[in-house]
Amino acid sequence: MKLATWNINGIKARIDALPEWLRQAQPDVVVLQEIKSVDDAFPRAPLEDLGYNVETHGQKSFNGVAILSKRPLESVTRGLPGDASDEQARWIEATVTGEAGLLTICGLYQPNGNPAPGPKYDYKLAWMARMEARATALLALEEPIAMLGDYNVIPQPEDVHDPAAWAEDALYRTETRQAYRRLVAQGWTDAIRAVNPVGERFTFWDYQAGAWPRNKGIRIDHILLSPQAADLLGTAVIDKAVRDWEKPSDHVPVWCTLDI
DNA sequence: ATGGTTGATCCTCAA
Repeated sequence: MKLATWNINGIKARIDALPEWLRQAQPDVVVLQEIKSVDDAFPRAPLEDLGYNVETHGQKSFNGVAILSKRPLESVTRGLPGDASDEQARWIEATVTGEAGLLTICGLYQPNGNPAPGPKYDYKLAWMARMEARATALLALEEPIAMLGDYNVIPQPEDVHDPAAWAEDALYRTETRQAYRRLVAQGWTDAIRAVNPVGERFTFWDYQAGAWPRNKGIRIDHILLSPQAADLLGTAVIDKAVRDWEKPSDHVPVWCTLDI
C-alpha cells in the first residue's frame, strides 16, 4: 500500500495539480493539510472521479485536513482529543483494511507556532503534548499505525539549509525538537529517515526570496510508523519534482510503501 | 542584500 502526505496550501488553488499528481503517483491513501476550506465547499468530485473516497475535516480560510483513500475509510474521527475548546481543524483519523490486515491512518497538521515565544508558540507546544498523549494510546494497540502530515518540526540540523538562521524559529527551537523527540522516542519510526539515512531530504521551500531555486529548504513533512507498521516498510520518497510544477504548493508530497 | 510570495478573504492575517 502506498501512503502519502501533502500540504497542498489550499484545495481551490491546487485543484488541477492534485488530481494530476494522483494520476501520476497512484497512491492508495493520501492525507492532505491546509485544505483551507469548509467541508461543504471541498471539491470532492474530481477526486472521487479518480476512485478516491474522501473524508474532510475543514474550517473557513485556514488549516483543514483530509484523507483520500482508494479503499473504504472506516471509523473516521475528526479533531485531536484533549481540548474540547480547540476549534482548529488539524487532525483526522481513519482505518483502512489492506490485504494483510487493518491499518490506522492519522492525518495531522501541527501548528506553526511563530512568532516564538508567544501565545501561538504556547498553543503549538500544548498541541504537541496532546498529540503525544494520543500517540501513546495508539501505540498501546500494538497494530500497524501511520501518522502522516505537516509536523512543522525540523528534527535535526541536516533537515535545514542554515541551522543557525533557524535557531529561534518555532519550527526548530530547542523546545520544539525536544517535544518531537519525546514523541518519536515512544517507539515511532521516521520513514524517510529510515530509508534515506543520509543526503538531502527537504520537503518545503518558501515562496519568498527564491528559496526553491536557491535550495533553501527544510524537512517538516514526516511519516511516523508504529513498530508493527515499520516492519512492513518498503521505500520512502520525497517527490521533489512537484515543486517545479506550475502553480506549486510550497510543500511537496512525501510517501512510503507498506507491505499490507 | 533584514530581502519578499502565496492563499483566502475582504485588506489583513497566516504561513
